[in-house]
Amino acid sequence: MELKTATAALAALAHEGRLATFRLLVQAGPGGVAAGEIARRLGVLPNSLSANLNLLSHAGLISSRREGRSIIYTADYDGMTALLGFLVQDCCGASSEICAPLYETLVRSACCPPDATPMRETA
Amino acid sequence: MELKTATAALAALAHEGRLATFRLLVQAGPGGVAAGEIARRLGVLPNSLSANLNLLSHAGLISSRREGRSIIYTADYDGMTALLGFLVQDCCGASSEICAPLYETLVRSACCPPDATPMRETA
DNA sequence: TCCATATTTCAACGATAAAAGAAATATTCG
DNA sequence: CGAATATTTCTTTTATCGTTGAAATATGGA
Repeated sequence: MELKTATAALAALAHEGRLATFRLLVQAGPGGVAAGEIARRLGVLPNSLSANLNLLSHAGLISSRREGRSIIYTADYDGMTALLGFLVQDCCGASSEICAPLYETLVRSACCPPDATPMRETA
Repeated sequence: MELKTATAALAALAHEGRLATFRLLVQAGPGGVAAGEIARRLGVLPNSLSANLNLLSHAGLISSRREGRSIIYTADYDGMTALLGFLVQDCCGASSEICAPLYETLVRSACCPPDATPMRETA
């Protein structure tokens, strides 16, 4: 990923409404959420949301598909992964013990550790 | 981390100059880099850089300390970790296999896997 | 075809952020 | 104390972003 691409993705997320939208879609999973449903849940105007969805989409962070009269938006996990990868890319250039806690936090923040272990037992 | 805090951090990074600055500091490690040195390396005016460093600092992404006549800036790995944690926080709400590749990418992007294994052998 | 629903596009206004030059503050050394 | 270096602060100008209302496009069903 290039600097400009990453900047555009970060700019897309650097907005309360868009960040909330993105997280909503991330949590919703592959099933996605219709634009109108997003607008209702977040309490924003449909046209404002549309502009913001368009921005997130151009940044490669979300995708869309039509389903009947509705347009379903989904998080683009590849784009999200690329952005996060770019941010941590050379984090250990100087000393590798610095970013070790980073992984612990990331693993704990979500539900699926790198091993794909469902994280049931603590050991 | 709250939505507003995360938005501020993302806004701080959503700027080519600031993103380049942040990555430079992340790569530089705990030793940090003096403001003047950053300006020289990135080819930006000192006053512009100062404003951007201030923004990154208020966002909790970098820290600073005075050393003689220079002010040394360092990446704030805690702030960085908090932001990334917020972004991946509920990524598997729907189906846990979705964000499994995310960890693989993150581990490969940097140098220190969660196990603190130096990543020499592929197995 | 006609109407209702869902979403997007357009145009305009106000607010916010970025860039640059000049001046000010802090530190070191003679 | 005075000069030089390092960084920040102030001020102005310019450009970009966000919001809103109204109209336009697309789909599904009577």
